[in-house]
Amino acid sequence: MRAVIAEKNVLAASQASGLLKALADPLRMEVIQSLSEGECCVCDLMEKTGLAQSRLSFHLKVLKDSGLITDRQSGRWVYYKLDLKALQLLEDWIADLKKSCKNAAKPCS
Amino acid sequence: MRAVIAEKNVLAASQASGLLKALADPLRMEVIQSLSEGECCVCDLMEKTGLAQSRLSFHLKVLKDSGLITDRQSGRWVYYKLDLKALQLLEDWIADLKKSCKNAAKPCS
DNA sequence: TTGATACATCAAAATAAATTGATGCGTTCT
DNA sequence: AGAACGCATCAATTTATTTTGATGTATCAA
Repeated sequence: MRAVIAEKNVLAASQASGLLKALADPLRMEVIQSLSEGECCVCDLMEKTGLAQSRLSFHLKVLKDSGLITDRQSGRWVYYKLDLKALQLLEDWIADLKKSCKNAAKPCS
Repeated sequence: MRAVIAEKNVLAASQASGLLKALADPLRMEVIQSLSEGECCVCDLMEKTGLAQSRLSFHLKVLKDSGLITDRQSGRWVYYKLDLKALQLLEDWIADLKKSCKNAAKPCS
């Protein structure tokens, strides 16, 4: 029973870790911010963020690999958008962590 | 008005970025996990995590600088504990982001 | 089919973060 | 006072991440 919970936590943690790492970058946060206004093609994102194409592409890949965003191709454009499920997962994970820490204020033995 | 909102978001973002970066590391998550059981001195954390002292100290500093944990000295021991406010802040930030993305599914113009 | 556009990918260089072992500093114990 | 302990900090190295410029690939337009 304990083991199961532990295993679940470990899995969730590694998943959350990926999301956290992807989010924890100023440039990528800007991208996320831009995408929060709606689905975007890369050239729009280039304008919005002012990043060079290859640089932007790199960060989009990081975000995509983490699951935070998804892409779809249409003609020669590629559109990216946020995946709210990922954000939800992250929020849940943090809520869980918070809950498991409720008694973290008790002094050391 | 727009500027104010933007500025507020930027500030919150940089704050959130620090927290995210601090959390987004397996070793530091282990430390957090250990601290979730309650306040700990460094030597306890060394036992729990198996990390060498200097290595652990480094990660504790990162966590402390981010605001996720706080320390207090007592004699020659230093006790660390989680600051739930930081986790709450992070959760709120993600919730806000999520909210601002509710309509992010609309296709690109 | 040629040329341009939109984007991804790659290799090399630059930058940042983590690890290690040593040293320092304050505190307690004797 | 002197020695041992608990921890922080530092410099040097290692490792990981990011940036840059170039090249590649698919799509579309002429």
